Order: sequence, then structure tokens, then C-alpha cells
Amino acid sequence: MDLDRHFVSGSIPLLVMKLLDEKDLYGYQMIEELRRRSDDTFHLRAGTLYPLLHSLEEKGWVTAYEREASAGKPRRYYHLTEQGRAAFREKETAWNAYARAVGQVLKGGACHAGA
Amino acid sequence: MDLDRHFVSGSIPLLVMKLLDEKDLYGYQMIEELRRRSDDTFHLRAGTLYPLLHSLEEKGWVTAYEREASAGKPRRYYHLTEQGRAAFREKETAWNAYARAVGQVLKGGACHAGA
DNA sequence: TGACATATATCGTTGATCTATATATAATGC
DNA sequence: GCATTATATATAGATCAACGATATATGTCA
Repeated sequence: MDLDRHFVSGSIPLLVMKLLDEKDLYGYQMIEELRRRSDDTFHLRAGTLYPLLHSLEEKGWVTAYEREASAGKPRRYYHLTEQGRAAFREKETAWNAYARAVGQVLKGGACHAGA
Repeated sequence: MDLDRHFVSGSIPLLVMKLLDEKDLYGYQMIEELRRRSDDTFHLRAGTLYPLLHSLEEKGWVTAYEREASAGKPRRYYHLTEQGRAAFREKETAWNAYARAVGQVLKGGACHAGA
């Protein structure tokens, strides 16, 4: 990724699965889409994405199919399975809990209001 | 850490430095404090914290001094230097940018409002 | 012809975090 | 008295996500 590479860990699958939750995409497209949606904050590397997609496929979270493009190499589209969608929801919830907790500490947790 | 260990990377130094930005603490205390402030979300491990503190010391971001406790082993307190405070502010800004970008993508970035 | 964008893919390295283990002291239980 | 647990610090080895580098093939543009 970029920015500060040390905030990244684990959130890349989350972001990629979010894109696939909306519609099928091919790899290169995900890189561009992620860059666009994050206002140029995320620069996902090909060397990071493709192995990730293969690992998602092994887990049964995505399936892949090839389709010819009007020009250039055929594109490999990825589709999020039902299992993948469930995994995504879980990851999303976990991220929200995590980000909230970090925010809470950074806010100056000295006083933490109960409920 | 815990929760989902794959959201953690890089945020531990941030959280630890946040605690030290308020006052000097010893290691064991940081573990307890972080757990408390995050409502039991963060379970920082001793094997993670102490090597981290040593690396912060090497960078000149913290200094350490020993002080006797009323009982038990003497405690090693850590103090955030001016340099450390500057580094913390930077990390905090980077985290906020990162978390915001993730949130933006998760919100359903199809339409991204300019400005 | 060479450079560049598109598009997918693999390999070796780095490095943050984890688990396991070690030390020492004080309090608690048997 | 002796074992266990909590306090407190510390190191070593393993894991694994992400990185950079590299390889491939095609199409476009100069």
C-alpha cells in the first residue's frame, strides 16, 4: 500500500472484498477503483493483489472466470461467493470495532464514560 | 494484540505513545491501561510491548528510568521525548487519514462527493 | 523500434506481532 | 514450608502480510 504501510495489515482483503460485494471486477480494475475511491490514498500493488485473490479463491470466498476484452489480454474477473459475503460482513464488523477502539484511546481515554 | 490480529500492524506504537503523551508509565501499567481504555478490546502482550519500548528508546523517542515500587520488582518508567511527541503527532495524523480512507471505501465509494 | 499502459503472475525479503520461555519478587493457598 | 498466582521485565524463534523486483504478453503511440 502506501501512506504508512504499517496501518495496512489485514485491511486489504477487507477493501478488495468490499469492491467485489458490489460487482465482479478484474484485478487491474480493483487497483484503479481503490485508488479512485480513496481519493488517491490507497495504491494497491499488483504483487500484493494477485496472491491475495488466489488465497481468497482457495478459501472459497471468490470464484474466477476469464472474459475477452475488446483489446489486450483476456481479463480474469472475480466474483464474491455467498461464503465470501459472509466473511466480508464479519471483517467489516471487526474493522469497525477496531477503528472505534483506536479512536477512543486517541481521543484521550482518561475518562471513559460507561454506557 | 487480539480481536483480529490483522488490523493491528503499526497501531501499537501509536497507542503506546498516546499513553506516554499524557504521563510517564511503566510497561505493565501500559498493558492494563490500554485494556481499560479500549473497553477490553486491546490485549497488548508483554512479548510485544517490551521489544517495542526498546526500539522506541533506540530511536530517541522515549527515555527510561527505574524507580522502586512499595513492593515487588523496581519499575522501569518510560518518558516521551520532544522528538517522540513530534513522531506521535505524525503517526496520529497518518492514522486518521488512513482510517478515514478505509471508512470512505466501506461506506460505498461508488459516488464520491468532491469537496 | 522502443517506450509505455494494460493485465496477470511469482519469488525472495522485510518486519511487526505472536507464542513460548526465562527471570525475580510478593501475596495467597494448602 | 512449598506451590501457585499476580506483578514486572526480558529475549528468542516462528508466522505471515505486504513489499519490491521481476517476468510474461498484448496494444498503442511516437
